[in-house]
Amino acid sequence: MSTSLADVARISGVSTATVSHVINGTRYVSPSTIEKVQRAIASTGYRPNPYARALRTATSESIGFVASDVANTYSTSVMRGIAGALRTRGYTLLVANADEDPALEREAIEALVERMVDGLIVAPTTSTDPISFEQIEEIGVPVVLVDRAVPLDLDQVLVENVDSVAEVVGQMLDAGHRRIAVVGGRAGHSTTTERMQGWRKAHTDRGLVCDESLAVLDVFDASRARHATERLFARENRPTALFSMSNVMSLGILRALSDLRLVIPRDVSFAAFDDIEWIDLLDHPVTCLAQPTEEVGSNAVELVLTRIANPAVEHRVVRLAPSLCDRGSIAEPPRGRRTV
Amino acid sequence: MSTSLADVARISGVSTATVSHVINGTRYVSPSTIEKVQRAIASTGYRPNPYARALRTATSESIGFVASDVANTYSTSVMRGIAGALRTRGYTLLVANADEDPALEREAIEALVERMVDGLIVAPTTSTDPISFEQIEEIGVPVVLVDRAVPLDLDQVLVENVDSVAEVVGQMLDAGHRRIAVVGGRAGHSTTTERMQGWRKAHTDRGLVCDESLAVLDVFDASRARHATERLFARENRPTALFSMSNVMSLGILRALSDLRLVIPRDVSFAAFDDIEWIDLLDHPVTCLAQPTEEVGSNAVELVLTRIANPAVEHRVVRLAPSLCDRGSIAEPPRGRRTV
DNA sequence: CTGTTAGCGCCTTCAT
DNA sequence: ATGAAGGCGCTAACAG
Repeated sequence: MSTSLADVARISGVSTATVSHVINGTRYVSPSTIEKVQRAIASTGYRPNPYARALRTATSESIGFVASDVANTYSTSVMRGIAGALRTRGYTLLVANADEDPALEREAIEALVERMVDGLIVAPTTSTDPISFEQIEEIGVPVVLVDRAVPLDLDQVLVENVDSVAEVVGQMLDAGHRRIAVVGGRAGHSTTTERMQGWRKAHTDRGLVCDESLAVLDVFDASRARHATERLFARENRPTALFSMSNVMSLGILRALSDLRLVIPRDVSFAAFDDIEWIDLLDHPVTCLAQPTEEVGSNAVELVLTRIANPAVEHRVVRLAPSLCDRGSIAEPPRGRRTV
Repeated sequence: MSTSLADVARISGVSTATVSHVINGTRYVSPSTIEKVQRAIASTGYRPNPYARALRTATSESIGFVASDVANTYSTSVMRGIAGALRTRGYTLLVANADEDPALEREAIEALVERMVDGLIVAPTTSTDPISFEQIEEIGVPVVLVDRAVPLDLDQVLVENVDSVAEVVGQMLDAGHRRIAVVGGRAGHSTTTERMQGWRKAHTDRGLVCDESLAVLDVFDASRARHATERLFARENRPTALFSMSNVMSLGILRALSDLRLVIPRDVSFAAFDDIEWIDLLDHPVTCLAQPTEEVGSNAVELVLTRIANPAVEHRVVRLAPSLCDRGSIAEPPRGRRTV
């Protein structure tokens, strides 16, 4: 069927060793034989068999990406960054979808490791057990984590959460808000923890105390976020401002606000983590902290390839800054509207 | 490093053949030896090397997906369907991004074929040369095309375009519209052609003639769609209704309408191909033809696995029906507002 | 019911 | 400056 290296060797009248070396440029070969070999390659349309190579070298020239959810634009945007960075280097991308399920995630990781990916980039699911990453380390496949920090000595590409959130929440406070709710994120996750920290920091920096009951965590899909928001506004002392922990949450929150006929920022100020492509189409768009998602992907590739080349380098944690897209959704709190 | 089948054989005191057969259930082995072998496997944590297997069997238990653009929700949703269907069958998914570039697409296909994917699912880029698919056929890898039809004898998973569009445009006509513009799609593509056909059909079915100048094709990103829409409404005889050929177009069109302060459906009726997750957040949501994207993916898997199992089966073309999500964006045309 | 053995296609050490 | 040959881990005849 397909031509093999041996065929090329026979046709060009040299040994397989020479052909191999010509292909890989791995030792000196005289120009004339190079010529011959290349002609044979061209005429046969020979392409090396990556599996034979993988078997021999225990290297696959591929890296795996485990997406927490391929349907989430965050994952796909990171993936885009990864694919782009990888392409120029001749690496193949294997993708597995964890679908927000830790069990599937583990399966996915194993499947990829089994495939001898030279490295692994993982966007952990919402409730991944750090232990699995320790296991990965033992397996010896370079792993880079994105999005969520784990307290392990691993390469990680993260975004800066504390200060960025503090800045936005600070804007709310400075506008006069004193009841700023936070919606979304799973308790215990670094992103959640850090963004919460930013929320608190904004308060304490101004000598204010924040009402922890305004933080609705452990909400991790749009419809839950919607209900959480509805409940927040059903309370006696309703918030005057809202901060969304992520794009998915924002969708639910916006639905709730729309149902409640609350106009941004007249009735409620709103800002969110993650930028949203269509947000400017709303009558009242939302100020967002846009994550540099594609950069997250390309940085992860950078880290993983560096480690592949030199497994002994110290682990690095890269923090990328989100950028603030001000769309005027933060204003002064409404006056004298304590009740509906 | 890693345990091999030979190790397992030695430990359990049987031959490699037996171990192989135990693993693959490929010939009878006595319960007692099965037992021994499995214990050895368990104790060593042995996992077969997929590349050795691929090399030997010329089969990789993986299928490749070439996405026209991993950033497009259409692609990712199809991919979700593929990943889900594949998972239950133990196949791995290799993904490559063509990024709407035919040259990259070809590279991607070659890279995947080289990796011995057992099958290939391709969502063609906007301007793919059908010839490349003929070449694929020659290579002998089962290929399933999704989204865009090609006039070749290949497995394809498509959606029904003509009648669905005809129905929606028919609604517009029945509401009294006589100048219904169409925006988006590359001329020559089956999706474009078929959707255009639906647009025409709706007219001719009612004995009406359609104004071809109201079809703005060869528009394939949001900003172009936006400009195209602006131009449409700058014309003397502006349209009273608009049909968008896809989700990406819709984004641009909505931006333009918003800029022009045209309210749906008061000033202009609007409907679109592809559903959009956030569309209900708009003050004036849009009636959409939702493609069953995940089903497209799972059907493609079905087809490709069938063909892998039996390469001789006749090629099948599956047409899936989009579902109409009526959101009331079609109304009577405005009266006496011929000029701005 | 189980074992022996020859490769799949490639790289790489050892020779020359 | 180039060859010969072994083996990566696995499967599948073929041979009991």
